[in-house]
Amino acid sequence: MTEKELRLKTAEIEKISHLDYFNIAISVDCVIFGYDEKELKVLVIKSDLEEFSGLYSLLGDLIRPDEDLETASYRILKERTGMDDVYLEQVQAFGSLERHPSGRVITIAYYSLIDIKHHKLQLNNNDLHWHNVREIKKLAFDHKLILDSCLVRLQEKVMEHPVIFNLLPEKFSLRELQELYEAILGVELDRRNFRKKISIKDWLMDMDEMENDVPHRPGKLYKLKPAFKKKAPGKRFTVVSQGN
Amino acid sequence: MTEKELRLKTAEIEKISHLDYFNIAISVDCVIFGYDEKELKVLVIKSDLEEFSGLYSLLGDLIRPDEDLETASYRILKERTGMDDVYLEQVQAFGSLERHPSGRVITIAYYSLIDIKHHKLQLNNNDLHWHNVREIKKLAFDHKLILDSCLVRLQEKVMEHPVIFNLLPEKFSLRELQELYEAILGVELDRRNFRKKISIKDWLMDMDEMENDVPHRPGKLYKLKPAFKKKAPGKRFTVVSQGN
DNA sequence: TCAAAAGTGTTGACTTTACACCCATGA
DNA sequence: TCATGGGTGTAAAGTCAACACTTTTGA
Repeated sequence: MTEKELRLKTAEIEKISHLDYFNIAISVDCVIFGYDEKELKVLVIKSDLEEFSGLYSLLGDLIRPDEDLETASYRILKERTGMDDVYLEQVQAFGSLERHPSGRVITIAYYSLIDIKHHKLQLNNNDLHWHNVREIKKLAFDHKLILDSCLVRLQEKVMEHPVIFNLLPEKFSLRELQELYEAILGVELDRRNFRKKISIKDWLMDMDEMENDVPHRPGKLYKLKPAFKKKAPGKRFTVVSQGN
Repeated sequence: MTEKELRLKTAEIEKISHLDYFNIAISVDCVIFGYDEKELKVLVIKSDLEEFSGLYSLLGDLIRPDEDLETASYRILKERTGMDDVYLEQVQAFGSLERHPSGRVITIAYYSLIDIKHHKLQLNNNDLHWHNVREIKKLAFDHKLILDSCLVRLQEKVMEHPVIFNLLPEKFSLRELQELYEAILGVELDRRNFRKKISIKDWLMDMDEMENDVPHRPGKLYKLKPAFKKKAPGKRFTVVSQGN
């Protein structure tokens, strides 16, 4: 056995440690999107399963019996990025029989949007990497499928809802915002039409500041109006009981 | 104890029988939509839990370790309605800690669309009922929330994708189709604009037949072009492995 | 002959797209 | 002075919403 093989758990070993206790295990997987150098990125980690040796996977974990779905997702985000005030949205569950080599694991996919430059962000694991979403051809498990589903959901969301700002620093120029839309949607946008469309939405506040350090005429800086900022995780809407 | 109370399981009894075996149980719940008498209906059943005595719930069941999510949903549909070629779409997972009084149960919600008049449809359980969706104020568990989420998803889907036809008999008039859209969307539509919009989509085939038995001028009958009919369940897209 | 719905086009309002020039800044 | 992007308006095309009359059938 090589050193590398010794470090890897095999699915068989994982199976022994889990399968006696769970008929079906349930996990969450987080597609953590970031944006840097005009490209949409996703945070992935080297798979620790021998079956997927050399592949990356999304960040996920089994759900604990005493935490709800969002709590589990926030826990993973906090553990992996150090951040706890991130945008998070559930996409869907994936549960095909063969998706996990260790046994039956149903997973619930979330995507989250974080500012890759945020001072709180710290990746304390060397196996974590930001990968360009467009360059990812293969991931461990069914994670490529999950990534694709989350990207589609993000694309559907982005023109109608002010979520994209979670990927940017607090202050940004209209050029940066447009480039982000282009990276997510995978299309080029007309600058004048884009600015018109954004101004109609009335999401932005002019900060009366200009860009620095750009090698050209600086643009105005804007921020998202506070009314559109996401709620903090602890204050999120959770349903305990029903009735009208 | 009254006779009714004797018939009911308590959540406590259910808990004893399940909780030792599952850390977290996982189920699917099906929002089965139908359409009759110009109203959107949903199939519900009397709750057999004492905690929800007198309330109705959606149709659901625990997922078996050897079936995937869609298979479980189809099984429920088949058991409850006798039909096995229905339209089915996953909406999302619901997993709050308190949603089930017997313990921790995460559920994955699906909606399905079936022709309430289809000859194969048979409700072999007297506690099953079609209820008018708009009149439902309260259901057992978090099922009202699930119902509302599924209805919203259906509304989003319906103008862009030819799914609504699963709620109608094979042949239908444009008036019936319009009334169905109105029932789902909860709005009134202009007849001329509606017909224009539908004809642009090019979903329909003129059957060269007319309505019978209407107390007014009969309209033409149409059917959905075969190209737009959903695939049979067994042939559905299932992902086993990724990468390309 | 009445009631009910079938069938059918046009106009104005609005939205979307395509497109070009001068300006401010840093190198 | 050059390169780079900032900032701005208009016209044409397309989409959407509002709206009314004649026809066909069954009762």
